[in-house]
Amino acid sequence: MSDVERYDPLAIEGPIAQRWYDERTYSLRSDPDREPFYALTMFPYPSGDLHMGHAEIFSIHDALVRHKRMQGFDVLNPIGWDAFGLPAENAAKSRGADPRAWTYANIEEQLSTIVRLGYSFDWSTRLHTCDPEYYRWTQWIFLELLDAGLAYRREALVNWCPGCETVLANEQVIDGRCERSDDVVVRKPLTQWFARITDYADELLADLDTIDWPERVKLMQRNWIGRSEGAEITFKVAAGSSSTLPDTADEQADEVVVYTTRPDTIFGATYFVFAPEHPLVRERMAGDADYDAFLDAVSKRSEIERQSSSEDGGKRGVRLNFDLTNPFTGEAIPAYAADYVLMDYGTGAIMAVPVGDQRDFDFARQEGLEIRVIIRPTDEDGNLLDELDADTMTEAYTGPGVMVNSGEYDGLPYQDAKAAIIRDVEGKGWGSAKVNTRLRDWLVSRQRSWGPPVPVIHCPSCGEVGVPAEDLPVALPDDLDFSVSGSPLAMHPTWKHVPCPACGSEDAVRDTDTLDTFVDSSWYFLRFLSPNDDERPWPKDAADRWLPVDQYTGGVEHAILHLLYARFVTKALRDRGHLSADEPFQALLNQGQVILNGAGMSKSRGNLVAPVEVYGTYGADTLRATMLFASPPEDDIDWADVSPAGMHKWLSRVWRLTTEHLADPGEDGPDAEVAALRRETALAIAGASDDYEARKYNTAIAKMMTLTNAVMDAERKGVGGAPRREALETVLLLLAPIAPFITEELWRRLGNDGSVHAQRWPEADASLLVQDEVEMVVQVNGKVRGRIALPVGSTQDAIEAAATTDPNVAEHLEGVTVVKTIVVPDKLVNFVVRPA
RNA sequence: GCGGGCGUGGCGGAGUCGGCAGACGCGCGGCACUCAAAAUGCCGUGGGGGUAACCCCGGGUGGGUUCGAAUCCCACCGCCCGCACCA
Repeated sequence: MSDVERYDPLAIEGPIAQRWYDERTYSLRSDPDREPFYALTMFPYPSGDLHMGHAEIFSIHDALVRHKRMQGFDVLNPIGWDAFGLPAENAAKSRGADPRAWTYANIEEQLSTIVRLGYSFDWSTRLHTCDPEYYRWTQWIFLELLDAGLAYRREALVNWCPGCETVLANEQVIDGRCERSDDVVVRKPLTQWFARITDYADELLADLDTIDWPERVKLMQRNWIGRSEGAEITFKVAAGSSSTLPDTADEQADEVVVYTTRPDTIFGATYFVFAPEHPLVRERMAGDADYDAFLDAVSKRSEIERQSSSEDGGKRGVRLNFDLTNPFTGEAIPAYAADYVLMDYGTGAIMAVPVGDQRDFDFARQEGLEIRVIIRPTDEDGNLLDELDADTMTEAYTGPGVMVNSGEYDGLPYQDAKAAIIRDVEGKGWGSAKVNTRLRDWLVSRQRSWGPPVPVIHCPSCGEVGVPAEDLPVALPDDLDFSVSGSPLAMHPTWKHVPCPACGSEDAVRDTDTLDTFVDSSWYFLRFLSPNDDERPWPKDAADRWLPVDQYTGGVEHAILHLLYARFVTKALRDRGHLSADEPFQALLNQGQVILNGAGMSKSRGNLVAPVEVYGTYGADTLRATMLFASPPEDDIDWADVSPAGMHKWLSRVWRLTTEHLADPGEDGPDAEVAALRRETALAIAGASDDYEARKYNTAIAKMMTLTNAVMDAERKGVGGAPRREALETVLLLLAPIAPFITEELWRRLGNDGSVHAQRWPEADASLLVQDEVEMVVQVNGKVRGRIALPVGSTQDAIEAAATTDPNVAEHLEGVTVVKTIVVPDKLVNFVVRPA
C-alpha cells in the first residue's frame, strides 16, 4: 500500500482549476445539433469573498450542469455579478473607498474562489451590472417601459428608509422594517417612478400554473398578488348631514365609492369608514380639531405601531360630521375615519358590515355601533344552523349562509345574493363588478448613487423627456462625493445640468434618482445571451432559442422580489416584441441554507465557517461532495452535523482503489463474483441516474459508496481485472459532476482519452438488472415470519407451497386456520389466520 | 389570526403508487496491522428478552380504514416558514 501515491487534493486540484479557467474549457459550444439547456444560478452580490451559502448553491448548480453536459445537452451556464447597490456606497461613505474599486476587488476575490472550487461557468459570458455596457441596456429597458406607458412618475405615500436614505418598494418592507438595514420604515408622500406591474397582475397570477416552481413560492406570489373579486358601489352623502361647510361642494364630492368583496352583506352595512387621509374627509373635516389631532397621531405612527395596535384589537377612529346613504336600504349611516382602513387599497373607504367582518365587528363593539344580522348560518351543504344573535355574538360570522333582513334577497344563498346584488348595482347605475389586487405598482427609483441613473431629463417646457437611445448610457460621474448626506448624485455640482433633448432648453435637468438593483437583476438572464453585443441588448433569435431558463437555482429569499419583477419585465418585453417567452424561468430550485448549530451563519453572530477552511484542508471536491451528501438540496445543512473528514475518507478510498488497481489490475476472478460486481455496477448506474434526474445528490452519492463497497467486497473474493476497472470507471463517471477534480485526475491516470467531463453519461446494462430469482417475504397476520427464494414470476400455488415449507412459518401456521392468503407476486405472501 | 410545510436510531438522512423500517454516511464499541499512535481494513451498532433458533416493542401522541400503515383518513401536541387591519 505504501507504494501507491496518496490522495492529495491540494496538489491536484489547483492546476486543473487553473487550466479550466485559462482554456475557457466550459465556454458554450452553441452547437445547433444539441438540445439547448439554459442553467442559471442567481448571480452573486460582490459583498466580499464567497461564503458557504454560495458554495452550496454553486455545488448543486454545477452538479446539475455537468450532468446535463454529459447527457449531451448544449448547456448555457453563465456567470456575472449583481454589482450595483448600497453596500458599495456605504463602504464609500464610511471609509472613503471608491465604490467601483471596492466592487471590483470583491468580484476578483469571489472569482478566484469560484475558479478554485471548479464551478464550470462559461467565463466568456461574464458581466457586471455596474458596467456602463450593461446598465446602458438597463436604462434602455426603462425607456421601453416608459414608452409603453408602463413606467410613470407620481406622488404617493411611499416607504422611506431613514438608514438607507431612500425610498423602498413594498416588497422590500418586511414587518414594517427595511429588508436591508432593518430600520423602521416611515411613510412619506413623495413623487417617484413606478413600473406598472399591476397591469400584469392577472397574467402573473395565471401563469404560475404553467411553471415548475416549488409550491410554496407560487403560493407566496399568489398571496402577494392577492387577487379578489367584488364590486365597487357608490354611496351618497346623506342630505341634511350636519356638515359645517357651506353647501358649495361640487357634486362629485357628495359621492363616495367603496370596494367590497361581500356585496351580499350590504344590508348589514350599519356604518361607513374612511381612511384617515381620504381627500373627501380632509375637505369636509377641515378645521376640525378632533380630526386634525387624529390625523396627526395616525401619520406619526409607524407601520410597526399600527400593527401592534391591531394585536391588542384596538382601532382608532373619529366620528365625521356627515352621514352616507346606504343605496339599498335608503338609511343614513354614520361615517367615521379610522386607521384600520388603508388609503392605498381599494378606494380608501369601506362600507362596514360588523356582522360579517371581524375588523368592522371589533370597531362596532368598541364604538357601540349597531350590529345587524343579515345572514343565517348554514353548513357547507346549505342546511340551516342556529341564528345569529347580535347581542351575544363574540365574533363576526364569515361562513356560508342564506340572506335575512335583506329585502328581496332574503332566502338566497350568499353566493347567489352576491351575484344578484352586483347585477342590480350595475342595473341601477350604482356601481359595477370589480377585481382588485393587493399588488401595488413597483417603485423603481432610489435616492442612491451606485446604480443606473434614471434616463430621463426634466424640461420646464417639455416635461419628462426620455434620454434618446443614442445618448445611452447616462453614465455616473467619476467624482461623486459620497461623504454628503443625501444623494451624492443629486448633490453633484454639474452633472445634472444638460440641455433638453427635445427643445434644447438650457434649463433642463437630469433625473438624479437611480434605478433599484432589482431592475438590474430583472433582465440579466437576457443579457447573458450576448453580453458583449454593443448594438442591442440581445438578439431575439437567441432569446427564442434559450428562453425560458430550463433550470434556475437560488435562495427562497427572492421568492417575491426578484422573481416577480423578472416575470413582469419578461412579459412587458414580450409585449414590446423583444422576445417570445411568457415566463423567464421554467423550473426553480430553492436550496436550503447552511447554518451552524441551528442558527444562520452571519458576521454579526460571529459563527461563520469560511469555505476556505474546508477546501484549504480537504480540497474542493470534499467541500462540494460534503454539501451534496448532507441532505436533499432544498434542506438546510447544519455544518455541525456534517463530516468533511468522512467525505474525504471516502474520496481517498476511491483514489486508493483506483491507483491500486492501476498498480496491479489482477485477474477477473470467479464467474459468480464477477457477475455480482457487474450487477452492482449496473444498479449503481440505474440508481444514481434516477437520483440525478430527481436532483437527489445525497442518495446518488450513497449509491456510488455502495458500489465502492462492492468493489472491496469483490476484491476479497478475488475479483480484479476488467470487471473491477469497469466498476471503478463507473464510480468516476457518476461522481464527475460532484467531485470534478479527483475524477478528472483518476480518469486521466487510467489512461483514458479526453476529460471525464466530456464523456457520455453511462447507461446501465438492462440485462444485468433483471434477476431470475427473488427473495420473497412470508408473513403470518402481517408479521414477517420467514423469507423464501423463488424464481421470478412464480405462480401463486408455487409461492404458497414454498412459503409453508419454511420452518418458522410452518410453526406459526400450526394449530390455526388460514382464512385468506394474500400474494403480491415477487414480493410477499401473507397468511391471514385465526385460532382453529 | 390566516395560509403552507414538517415530526423516522445518538446525529445527517433513506424508504412514502400501503407490502422486509432505518439504505448510505457520521458518531460510538470491539478487533487486526503497529513498539505505540495515526492512517487503513474487518466486525458490531433502534430498545428489550433469550445460550441460540427466535420472540416482544418501536416511526410526535391518540384513534380509524386495511390481510397489512412511517406511508391513507380524523383529532391533538410540537417545530419551521410565509402573510398579516387588503374591506
